[in-house]
Amino acid sequence: MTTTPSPPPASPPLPGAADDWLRLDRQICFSLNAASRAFNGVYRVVLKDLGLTYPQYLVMLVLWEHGALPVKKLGEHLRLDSGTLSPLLKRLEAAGLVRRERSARDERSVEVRPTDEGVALRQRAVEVPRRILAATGFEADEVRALSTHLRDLTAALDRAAAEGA
Amino acid sequence: MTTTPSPPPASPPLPGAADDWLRLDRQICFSLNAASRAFNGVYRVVLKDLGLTYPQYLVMLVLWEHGALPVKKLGEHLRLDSGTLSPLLKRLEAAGLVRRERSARDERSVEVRPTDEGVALRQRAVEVPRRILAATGFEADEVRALSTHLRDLTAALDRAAAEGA
DNA sequence: GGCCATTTGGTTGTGCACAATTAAGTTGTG
DNA sequence: CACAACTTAATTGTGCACAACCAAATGGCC
Repeated sequence: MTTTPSPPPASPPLPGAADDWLRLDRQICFSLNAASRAFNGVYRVVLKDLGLTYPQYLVMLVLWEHGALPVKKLGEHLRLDSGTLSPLLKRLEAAGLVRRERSARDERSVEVRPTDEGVALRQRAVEVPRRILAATGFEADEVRALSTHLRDLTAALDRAAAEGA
Repeated sequence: MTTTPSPPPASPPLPGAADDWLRLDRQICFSLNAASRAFNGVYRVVLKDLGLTYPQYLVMLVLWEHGALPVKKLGEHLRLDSGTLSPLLKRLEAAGLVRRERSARDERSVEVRPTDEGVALRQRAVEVPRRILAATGFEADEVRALSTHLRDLTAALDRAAAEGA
């Protein structure tokens, strides 16, 4: 972190450089992890009034933007699989914000549709982004730039994971 | 995604600006969320050989750097509370990587100490940072800069959450 | 001594992430 | 039609995050 750490020599008896690498690694993964959880915490506070959790809010954002969607499409938008979405959607249904119904055309598919109440909730959600942005203390442009960086990072990581390393 | 789905017509007279804000919000929180999970996925692959999960790896990094620590200190380093750490540490203890023992001086405190096996694991962890960095496709400096940005963001968010909004 | 606020971990309950498996429906091919 | 391959959700099991609550130990105070 002070000077450019030299590349780690495979695995010999732990030179000082290894410490630097591990320390750096701790910083990187930790800072991302911590930022994610910190965001989660602020959203938790802001969304409390709406009765939504952070992931539930993400789902509603997609539904507000695209209207009814099958679970599969929803998962593609959010990069979440059915193991995460199924119970989450059931809770949203129990809260009266969405309805889940099997498609008549393809009975494997389940359409998720916001109820009138779910659509109406959007009116109260409009102020959420402003409050979150205010909490970051960043300008909109800064956040947008950071967002772009993170998107690139995610794409690279997904690619690497797909290649098995 | 086949064609561009027309924006949900069932919505009340929201001004276009609100749509933009919600869409932007979706992008920001989504990109951070997705990056965090993508990182998690890559770490999952890389750490599989070591038998560690991502949060367990974070704990071991702190212990390798600082040696034995009480649970409280560990939680401060990682911003995690005992509700998260207790079961995690029990799993690490079951895996033989740490031992938990009540302090003699203050019996409220539990010291977490890496075992010989836990210390030895560090040798095999040395190559992890390089593999992760390679997966990002970023230069070390870029990642460092991003990390700094995220740390600022986290600090601002924590401050905002503490102030109740 | 007795009393009380504080500190420190632990426990419980709710919710999310994801891998692996299962079940049901659809499509293509003979 | 029969049947295999594929698609789509749901289910199950493990692990993490965090709020709320509880129990024990400490230390200061009278």
